[in-house]
Amino acid sequence: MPNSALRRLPRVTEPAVEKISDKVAETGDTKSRILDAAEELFMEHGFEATSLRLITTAAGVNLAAVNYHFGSKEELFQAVLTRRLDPMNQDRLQLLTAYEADTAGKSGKGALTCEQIISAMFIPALKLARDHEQGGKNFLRLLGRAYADPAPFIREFLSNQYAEMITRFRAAFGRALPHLPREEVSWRLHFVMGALSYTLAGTDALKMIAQFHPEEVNNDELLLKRLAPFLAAGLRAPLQQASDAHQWFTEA
Amino acid sequence: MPNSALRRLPRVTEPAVEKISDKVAETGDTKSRILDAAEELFMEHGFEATSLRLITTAAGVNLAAVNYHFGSKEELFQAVLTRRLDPMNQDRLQLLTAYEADTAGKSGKGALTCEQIISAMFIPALKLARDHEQGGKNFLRLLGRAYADPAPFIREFLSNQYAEMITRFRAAFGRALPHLPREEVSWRLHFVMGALSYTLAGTDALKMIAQFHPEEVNNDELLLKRLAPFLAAGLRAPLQQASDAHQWFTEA
DNA sequence: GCTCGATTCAAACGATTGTTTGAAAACATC
DNA sequence: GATGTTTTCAAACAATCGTTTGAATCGAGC
Repeated sequence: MPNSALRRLPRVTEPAVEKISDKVAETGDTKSRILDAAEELFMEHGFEATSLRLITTAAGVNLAAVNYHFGSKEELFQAVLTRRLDPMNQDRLQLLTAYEADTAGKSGKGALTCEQIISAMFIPALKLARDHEQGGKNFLRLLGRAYADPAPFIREFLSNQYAEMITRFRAAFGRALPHLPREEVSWRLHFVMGALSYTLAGTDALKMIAQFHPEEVNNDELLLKRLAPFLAAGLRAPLQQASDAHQWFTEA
Repeated sequence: MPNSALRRLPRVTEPAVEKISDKVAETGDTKSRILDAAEELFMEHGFEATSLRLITTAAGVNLAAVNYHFGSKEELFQAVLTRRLDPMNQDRLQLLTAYEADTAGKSGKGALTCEQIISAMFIPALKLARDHEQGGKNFLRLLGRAYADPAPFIREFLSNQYAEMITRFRAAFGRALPHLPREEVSWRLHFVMGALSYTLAGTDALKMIAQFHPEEVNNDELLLKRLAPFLAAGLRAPLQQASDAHQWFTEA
């Protein structure tokens, strides 16, 4: 295990012609190279189907480096997630706080609009989607898939990572939609998070069929700008009364 | 390979006290026992993390039976999906056709409402959710997770399975929302499918936090009845004009 | 120059994976 | 009851997995 603090840079005396793998040469220290390669490969093949040998070869480091720096494959996966997820959720909370302070100062009784709350959720994700330099776009897909992964250690990890954010945003939506029961708000927040992560997961089977313009398929920015109004309208949908329930699924 | 047609029943002369595995004894012929066990275990652990030995032990059959009856692990997975997915999508198309014939006969110019089209998508899923006898509820979760699986053979399979259904429903939504550009309709249909499969996937990390009543967490019927109005409102959301785009994500 | 902790490396570990094999058993047909 | 096909079975296959080991190499501090 590394006591952190100091870490050696990769060997400088590399043979000039050497090509470590087919992938583009990674840069930075060993830990970052592993994280970068793992982020891309986990996104591409999933957790179980990605071997440590594939990751270390792509990163140009020794196989044992993963266990040395991260402890295990599972801990590596968590490190890949937490590197970007933690700052993103911090941004979300910070943005929500800024909005609340802003409207509270102006109109006294501050209740944000659904659009504002959704913006606080989406803008930090957009920042990653626009991050062409780093693997931000890769990460959004990886995150979307991690939600659906059945592995207990992944679900537990995400649950902890999102606990604070969910609580804060549920309260905000509750104030924005005071006519809705608290439980209905929880469900609709759940739908919002679901649609967001699913669409960000990206290369699903359905996109192939759905007749999109080619330049839009992998443009997360346009995607989020289409998704946001859709979800805002869903959040504001009138509450389904028990007496109206027969309107739905009458034949089921 | 089996020439199908006739298949032998499992051995009748079992020792009375024998307990093949910890799981409840499966019933039916070998092929069905494998499908049932695989459906539950794939749902629980995912495709990669589920070994054939785990499946065959739970089903009480020999390890080689999978390769004999299905050819490979991948083909087994496809068989598990197609067993319920094919009838469900057939039901959806049939229901949509029935609705269209009904309204065309009454009002001449027949354009279904969003609620009717969503019902045609949801009712067949509800039928599986209510199928307490068989593994219908398991299957919905398995299906939701299969959408997010990066394995190429899964994505290709689902793409083929859904091609006809997507085409038909996109046309229906297009007639129900004539003011929307065709591409916007495609995206919103994509959002609907995403929210549906994500919420059906079930045991995601977020449910743990979201403060649901315990009796509702695993009730797919209540879930769908809450999701349907949410999505119907989203589908009918006014089109986001380019001049209004600044309203969203101004700070991003 | 030497020591000491941090890091890298090649090699091997034991376990598990999906698949194949060939013989034994159960079946259907005559 | 013999024949031929279908199905089951125990055993082994080669490959790959995550992890561990112990020595080699590096950089910094005295």
